[in-house]
Amino acid sequence: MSQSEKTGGVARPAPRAQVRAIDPSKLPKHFDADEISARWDRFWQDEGVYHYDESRGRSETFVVDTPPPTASGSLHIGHVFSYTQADVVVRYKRMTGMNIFYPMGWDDNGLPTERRVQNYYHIRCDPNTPYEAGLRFEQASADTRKKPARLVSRPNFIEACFDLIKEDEQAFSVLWHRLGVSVDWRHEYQTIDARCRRVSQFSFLDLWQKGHVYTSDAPTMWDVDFQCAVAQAEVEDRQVPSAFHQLEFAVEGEPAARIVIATTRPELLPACVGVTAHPDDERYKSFFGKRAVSPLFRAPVPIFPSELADPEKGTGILMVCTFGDQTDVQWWRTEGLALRQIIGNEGRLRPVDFGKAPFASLDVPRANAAYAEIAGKNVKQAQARIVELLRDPSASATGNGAPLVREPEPIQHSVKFFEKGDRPLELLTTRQWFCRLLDRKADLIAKGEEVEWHPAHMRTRFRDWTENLAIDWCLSRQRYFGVPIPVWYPLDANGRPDYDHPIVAAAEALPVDPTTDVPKGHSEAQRGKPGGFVGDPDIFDTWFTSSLTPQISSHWGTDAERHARLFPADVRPQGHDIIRTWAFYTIAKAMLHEDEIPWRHALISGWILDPERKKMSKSKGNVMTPLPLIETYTADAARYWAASARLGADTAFDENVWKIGKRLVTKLFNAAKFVLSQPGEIAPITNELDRAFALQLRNLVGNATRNFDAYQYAHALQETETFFWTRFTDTYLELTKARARGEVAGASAVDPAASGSAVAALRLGLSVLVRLFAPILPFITEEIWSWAYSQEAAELDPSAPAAQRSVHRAAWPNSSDFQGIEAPAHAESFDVAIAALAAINKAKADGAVSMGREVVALTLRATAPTLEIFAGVRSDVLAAARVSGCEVEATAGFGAGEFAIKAIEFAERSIEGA
RNA sequence: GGGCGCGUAGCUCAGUUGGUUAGAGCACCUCGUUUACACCGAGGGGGUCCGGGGUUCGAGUCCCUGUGCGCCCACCA
Repeated sequence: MSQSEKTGGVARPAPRAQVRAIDPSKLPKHFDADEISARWDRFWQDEGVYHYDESRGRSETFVVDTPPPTASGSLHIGHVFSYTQADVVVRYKRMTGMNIFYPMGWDDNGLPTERRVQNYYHIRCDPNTPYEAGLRFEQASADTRKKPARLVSRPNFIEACFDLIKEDEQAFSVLWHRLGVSVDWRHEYQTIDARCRRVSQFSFLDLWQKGHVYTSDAPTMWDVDFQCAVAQAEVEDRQVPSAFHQLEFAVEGEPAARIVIATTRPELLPACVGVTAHPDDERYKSFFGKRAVSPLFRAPVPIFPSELADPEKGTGILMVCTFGDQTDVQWWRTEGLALRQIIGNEGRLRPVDFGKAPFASLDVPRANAAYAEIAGKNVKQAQARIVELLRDPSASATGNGAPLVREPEPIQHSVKFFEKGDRPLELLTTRQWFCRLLDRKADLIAKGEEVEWHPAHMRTRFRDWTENLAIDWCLSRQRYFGVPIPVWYPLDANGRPDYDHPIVAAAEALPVDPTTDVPKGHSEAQRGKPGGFVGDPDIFDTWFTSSLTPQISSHWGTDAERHARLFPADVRPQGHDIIRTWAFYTIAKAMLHEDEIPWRHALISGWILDPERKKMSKSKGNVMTPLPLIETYTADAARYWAASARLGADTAFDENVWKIGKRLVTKLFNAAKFVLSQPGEIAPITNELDRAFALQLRNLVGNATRNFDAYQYAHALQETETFFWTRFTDTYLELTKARARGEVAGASAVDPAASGSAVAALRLGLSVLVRLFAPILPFITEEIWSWAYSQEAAELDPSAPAAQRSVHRAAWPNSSDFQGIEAPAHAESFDVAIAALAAINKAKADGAVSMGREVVALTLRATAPTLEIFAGVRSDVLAAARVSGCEVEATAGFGAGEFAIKAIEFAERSIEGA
């Protein structure tokens, strides 16, 4: 019994392999891979070979949580890599009899689409521009791009997004068909479509009812270019040049005292709200409780002790600004410091008045004059200007000369960036929606432990990320193309929104757009009016929706029966770079909603690196597009390449592997042509060599099945490939060729039993190997299957749908393939035959004669037990080696199955062996 | 600073729980065209398994240590 039969797969009888011979002259000499793949893709789609069957139960269903690609990205060789790896696993499961649910989604909501649309059409969204019905755009020309981008309304912008993603999704779809990704196209969705918007908003409602989401006006990481909040998961560190600036502060009431503070952000000096040092630091101990006075702005701020201050860093004392980094936020909170926000949403210094709270100065006119020098500038410009000002002795708070006490000292340090951004993130206080996660870290980790990760060490990444989570999930984004947050806020008598009592949309009303839809019990006339309401203008983080892909497919919230059937899913294939986002949020959502895990297995694929082992990226210009390679090497070869890499292994791109894949495809074509064109009639597999071959084939099936069950498809492929070349085409085919045709030396008539046994074993071998290769090489295997084997299915059950004729719906090789074949007398018979043939071949190579040269006299040496086994396969070996006269000599001193040539004589020429 | 992974032939990679003389493909060299296949076949050369130490009858495999590379995270006055 095979592994899959034991582990839940549905064992089905194997084809009988009693297929009739085909006429090879009807097949092309070389095959046309493009024609084959187009033809079979059509067949698979027309016949619904990959359709999910709703009538079958959960236990025999295998549910895939397909990654929806970002359609606005470009086609990348990495797509071929990871989607093929998942497809290989799925195709295997399908052949074990599982009912496959394999949907296809497109992740088109979000920033990448907006950016692409902006660039492609050279437009910008401006919510103040009026909507123009019927407005369509064309790809911007180089000339157009030189002019400022056209401003369009939000609805027009969204229409443009829909237009472009349609084109992009088409391009991906073409590649998927070309690659033979066996998704069920009837289950297609876009993360921006109405149904996904509904699921996404329903998720928010559920989280709101369960108390997991809240809104808060708090310091949040903010991208000044996108003018949008970002979550911790979207942040990355980058090394950038910076400089330490040492600034001298005065201490109030202590004219002799001075404090020198090192900062990399002197432009935040006007936002300084405190000064701190380590409580044990003797240099500053005496100042705690007093007030420091900043240079230039003469702002008095409290000096307080903090364990978080490191005496070794900089000068050991630092200024707290609102906000330079997360620690500033912490100090601001614990010390109850003032909020002096000087950076505006667009990254420029806002106008402020040092005469008014929360700002303060001992010399208001001077402070305002200094600030006027930097107001309106961006962070970089402001820094340059403020450094100049700090070189002026009159700016000093102590009267000791220039506050910049020495030249800035250049350093490299890492700064937080939005992963898609170009300028460092700022911490700005803005109102955002959050999802509580910090209080559930332990539960999240426990859920991560329930998931089986492949490879297992990827679990560590999930755990590490979860353990180190520092802030709740910021859900809201100040963008346009995404799922709207389904809430309104009541307006008080003064027209101010009451954020503490949001009006959340009703479930039956979803999806809603609160900027155009009206909450229950209100009218459009009340929008924006005192006593009325206002819609939340924000949209969700794109991960808020894509973290629901299992629930999107299961129709959670609208179809409880289907949801029960499809959730949780069985597998989630994805890349390791998005464990902290996609995998993490998906696990979080499943837990918060239903205390479930979203899927049992996470299949983590690696990355394609360029030949120098560098990550492929657009900016490096080393990205490869897949279609030209597929055209050169065939889609099966592309899949061979992808399936040669283990899960999780980052792999250097090597075109050579594609070449080998193509060679394998060609060899399969030729071997199949040969095997199926043998004219002999089938007979029971009784010959010793054939039985020994069948035994090895059976072992191969067991190993391949075990490997596939463990998601080790690369091992299965490698072993199957090795067997195919070294046990089938190079050896078994050669050894049985003559007997299959009835060309046995010394026999005047064909022995139908001997010939039929060989023909049957050849057909069985091909049938099994084609099915073992089918998950990886779907096109060539389907082609071969169609020549003979598929007709058998049709004959067995003429009423069966055509889809049943596909190799991809055929039974995965199992014990029933080998039913009725007796074990060989010696398990080693096949190996002994190969060894004997190899020994004779070597003698021919040494003698520099062709493999076809007849051997008129041969003396073989081996141990007596080896020779006994040899006797059972002797006639096949001699026929394959074209030996007409053979003697054997039992000799001690050889290993089991080892042969030596004592003497060999070729026709018309001879040499003497040792 | 913490964590994870990797280091095996010129190249890309296998090598299960320790067990014959460490493998494959490509590349290289020699030979061979008889119809399944030149998108071929046969044969051959090539390795200090990153270094050091240890456990063991026995280590590519296990332990310790060093080193190089990649990635993730943290720090970031």
